[in-house]
Amino acid sequence: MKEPENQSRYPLGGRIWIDGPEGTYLAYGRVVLMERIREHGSISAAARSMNMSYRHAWELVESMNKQSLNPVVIKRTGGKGGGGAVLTKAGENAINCFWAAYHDFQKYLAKYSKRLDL
Amino acid sequence: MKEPENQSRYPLGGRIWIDGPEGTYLAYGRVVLMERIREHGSISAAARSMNMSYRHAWELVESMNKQSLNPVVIKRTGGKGGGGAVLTKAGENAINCFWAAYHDFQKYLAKYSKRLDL
DNA sequence: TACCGTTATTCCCTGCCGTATATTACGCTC
DNA sequence: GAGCGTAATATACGGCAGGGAATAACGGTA
Repeated sequence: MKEPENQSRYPLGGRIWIDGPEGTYLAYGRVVLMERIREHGSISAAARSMNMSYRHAWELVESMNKQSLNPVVIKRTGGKGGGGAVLTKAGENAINCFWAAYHDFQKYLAKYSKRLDL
Repeated sequence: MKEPENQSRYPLGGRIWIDGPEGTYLAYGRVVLMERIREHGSISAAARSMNMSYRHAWELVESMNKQSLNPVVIKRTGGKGGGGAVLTKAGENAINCFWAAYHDFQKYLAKYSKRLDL
């Protein structure tokens, strides 16, 4: 049995995202951010955990909430512990939806890389 | 017959490229640049035609040539008309190869957009 | 009421990417 | 040899996205 000629010396690379009414709605970093918010319970802790500035993280959450019918993250300001943020059902769904597309896409890339004839 | 629920209010977006030994080898702009070089016969004219700085265009050509077994563009310096650049067979092949992947990917995006359940 | 840590918001600063500009090298034609 | 327009290369400039710092608002808790 012969080895395949093209062992992806020129692999196909790529990235995907989900567009919304005002530009990017979901993308890799945004989804990871939501997971971290779910894990840590606040935007600031989530941002710290992934070496992202709080400002940037806040803007991403704002952008996602604005573009989805139901907010993906509920923000509480003040109160016990100063406040926090929790992921909603809509957020969970968005995460699952994006990862599904993401993994499918990764398989697509790997598959097509083998078909590339350069 | 019912209309499909999801008319891509949240379409899947994305971009692809082909990696080489030193990073990006082929991508949308690079391939268009090669086509313009084939059309105009010089890097500078090609760059002008697509509002790209000559420097940037030159670097892209250099990067592609360095990463491919056979150069995709032959550069002539001096001589009639001051010189010029011509696309090689390898360049033609690279163009065809990328567009094939590109168009397949566009279909993939359109198809998956309909499957997205948000 | 004072405290606390978060959200919310503004301002400044820096690094990076690509552009613009300028200069030199090149080699064919006249 | 002079002229031409390109390739080749270095330097300086500008815009802008993202980061950092600073500050105010918030609302439970002790």
